[in-house]
Amino acid sequence: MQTVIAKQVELIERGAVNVISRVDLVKKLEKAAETGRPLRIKAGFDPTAPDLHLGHTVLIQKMKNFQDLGHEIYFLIGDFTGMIGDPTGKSETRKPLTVEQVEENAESYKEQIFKILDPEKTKVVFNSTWLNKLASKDFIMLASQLTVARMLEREDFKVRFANERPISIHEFLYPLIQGYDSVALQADVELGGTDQLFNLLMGRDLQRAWGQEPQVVITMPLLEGLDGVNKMSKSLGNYIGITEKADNIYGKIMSVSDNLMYRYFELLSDLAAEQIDELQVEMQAGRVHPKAVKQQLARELTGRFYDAVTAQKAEENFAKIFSQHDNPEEMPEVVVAVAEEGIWLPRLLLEAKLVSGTGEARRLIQQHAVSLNGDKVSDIEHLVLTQGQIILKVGKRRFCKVIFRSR
RNA sequence: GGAGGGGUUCCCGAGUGGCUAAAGGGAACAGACUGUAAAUCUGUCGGCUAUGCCUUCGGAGGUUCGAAUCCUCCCCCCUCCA
Repeated sequence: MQTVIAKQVELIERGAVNVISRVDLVKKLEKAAETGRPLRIKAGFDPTAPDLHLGHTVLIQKMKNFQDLGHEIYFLIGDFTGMIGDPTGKSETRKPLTVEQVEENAESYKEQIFKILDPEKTKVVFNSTWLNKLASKDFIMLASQLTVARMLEREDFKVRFANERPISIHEFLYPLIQGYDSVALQADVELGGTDQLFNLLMGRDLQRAWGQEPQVVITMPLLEGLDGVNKMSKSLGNYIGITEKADNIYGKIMSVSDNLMYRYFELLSDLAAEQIDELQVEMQAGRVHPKAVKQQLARELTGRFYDAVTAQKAEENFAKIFSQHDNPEEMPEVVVAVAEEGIWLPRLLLEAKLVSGTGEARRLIQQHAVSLNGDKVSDIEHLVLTQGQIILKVGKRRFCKVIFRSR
């Protein structure tokens, strides 16, 4: 029995930055094993951004770990807290979403998370369910549990206070409410990014105040985006979305720097730490090519959101396009209706939606980025014969098959 | 309530009457080099069949031969004091 729990703890701690506390975690796991009552695992998500990317999957994979151990996942959509906006220093208050929008986003979330999580063992909940019912006096009760000094322990607040920058009162409410969610859900464990540590700990304080056993807090690292510097986020455009096409996921991973590749292995791959170390050693010794290692990662991750066959296919396409400079097997087809015998190349590129304007088209042609049936064209006045079909290529990755139709 | 700062092209940020489609940086896009690596270097980076024309500097007017730059009104953001 001991060893089973120890194994579970090992799995849960893998990749985590904080586990507060391990003793509590062990206790809860033991109790769950004895009583057969699964633990309630909570993780909160923003109601506005239903586009999940690899950064989110670090957390979702951890949820999956718990799920595999038989526990209950509460996928919390913070439709109430969404109105406040997590303090970031920008102190922006978000517009409240309509019920319809929230529902729509929730559906989109489900579609995405069930690529990883088991729908049978996942409960999607909304914090407005209980927060809308919270009376003013209860709310004040809630606020009375905390002191300003305690709030100012939060790094973000601390810094802003020290620098005499504004802190809005409603920002204090965010951690409070998030903590109260844990009370409402009677969460046993809450998962979040390292930036959420303060909020997660707040849950423990409040649960104690409500006479509950405090939740175990587990934080996961924030994944760096494709630039290798900033955290992965949609607004920075340095992300890999989990609903992207297999070819894109594969390609984006391949374009990541070698340093970042280790990090992705560490945070995203299912490989054990020792296996990753081994890969690194082999690579440094020159026995394995870094590209091969990266391909392995790209295959694994593409396969996670699709399947092994699709991942394999993505790899083949990738090799075809970039290693052999060949055309992919499938490319978008565009039918262009023409009256003349010839069409000005920039115009054609525009019609095929490969460029945003003829100005861009001229530029690209001058930069030797455009090819027609495999032949580079560098004359901006080039006229294309409007017969049959041709393959247009712009840069390395923009392809299109054009079919002419007279009108 | 008082005092002050500011809104510039995707982002940051110069520019305070013509030389400004607007410095510089970032992002992005292309090319070279590669492992589509990363890094680096080079070029492009408002629109237009283009040695020119058109539209941009919060909004609307006005002054001027000429305005992002000056004036008037309006909208929005921020900081400090109370």
